[in-house]
Amino acid sequence: PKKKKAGRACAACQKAHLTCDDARPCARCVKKGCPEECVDGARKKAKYLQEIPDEREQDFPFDSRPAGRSFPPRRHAIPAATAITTFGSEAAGFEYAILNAMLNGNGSLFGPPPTDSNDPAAADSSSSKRPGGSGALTAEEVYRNVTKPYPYAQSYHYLVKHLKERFDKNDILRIIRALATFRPSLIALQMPLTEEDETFVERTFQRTLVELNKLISFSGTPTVVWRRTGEICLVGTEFCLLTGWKREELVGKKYIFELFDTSSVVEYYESFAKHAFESTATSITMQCVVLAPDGRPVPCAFCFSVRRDLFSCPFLVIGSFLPIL
DNA sequence: TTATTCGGAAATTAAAAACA
DNA sequence: GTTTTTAATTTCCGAATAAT
Repeated sequence: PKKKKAGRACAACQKAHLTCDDARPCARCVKKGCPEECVDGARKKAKYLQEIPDEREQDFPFDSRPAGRSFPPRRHAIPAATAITTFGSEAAGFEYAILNAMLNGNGSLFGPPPTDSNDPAAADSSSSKRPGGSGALTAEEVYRNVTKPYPYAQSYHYLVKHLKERFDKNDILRIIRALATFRPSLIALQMPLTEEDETFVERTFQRTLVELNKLISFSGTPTVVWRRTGEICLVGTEFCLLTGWKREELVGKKYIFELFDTSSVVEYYESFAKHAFESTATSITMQCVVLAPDGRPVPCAFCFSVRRDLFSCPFLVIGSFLPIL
């Protein structure tokens, strides 16, 4: 008689070394009275994702340049800093695990992460509002309503889950590898940002959407706009006509990678990785196969360009699709 | 007394090596 | 290609410790 272990412990159980289960508010979190905070615990990253060469770092107290022992790849995967904080996730999790931990207010954090107002109120901020609750707003509404950063961490978990159930090992590997190439840059850009900064970025983002929305309705090309993490934010009428998707089905509900066939997803991520942070090209063109709601494939020529925020971090992608006849 | 923390055993998973 | 070995990483038991 042996009991089956949970396939994945939640962050709280993991930290407490206690039995968890696969339900997602897990039993223990429910009993404890904070089902909100029950999210998958961070795990270590695969070897090939660990210890990637890091970009330069801002002037952080812990930064010690000469600490590196091997020269070819500059190593410094946020080590010293994390040793002090209670994170436990940082070295692990995906890029945004750091952000995630901050939003979930794990324990006491004092170290390098700049933001931290440890109100208990801040704890549930990430989960209280679902991602994608943004309809079509006006400019003023944007300035008034956007008061907190967008929880990109969740998008990441979604992506990983999606990959696992739809893709085979090799494709996943290629995508992960693509993500890994710009991960360091992302982290470097995000680390010094305060929560205010991120809120500001989100405001800019929403405001940009307002303008793009007008623009898209004028242009006659089928266009879709999504976040760097893939959440679809705007859909042009022409795109709906082309594919048969309805705007309401997509905006805030679907991710762009859910509309592509598998090889298109891989190719998209590989070129996104190449162009998101480096490359001077303003837009890049490729082919892809879009899947209609009924599964019908729609081969398209596909052109996307990446917009960056004030801190030159890519934050939205504009994609235009032209059917290949 | 109950709750929390954590060393480390056992289980699980991934990578490498060995085998047809 | 499949199976075996090996190594790395995870869950969570259970004992020590702290809180009530």
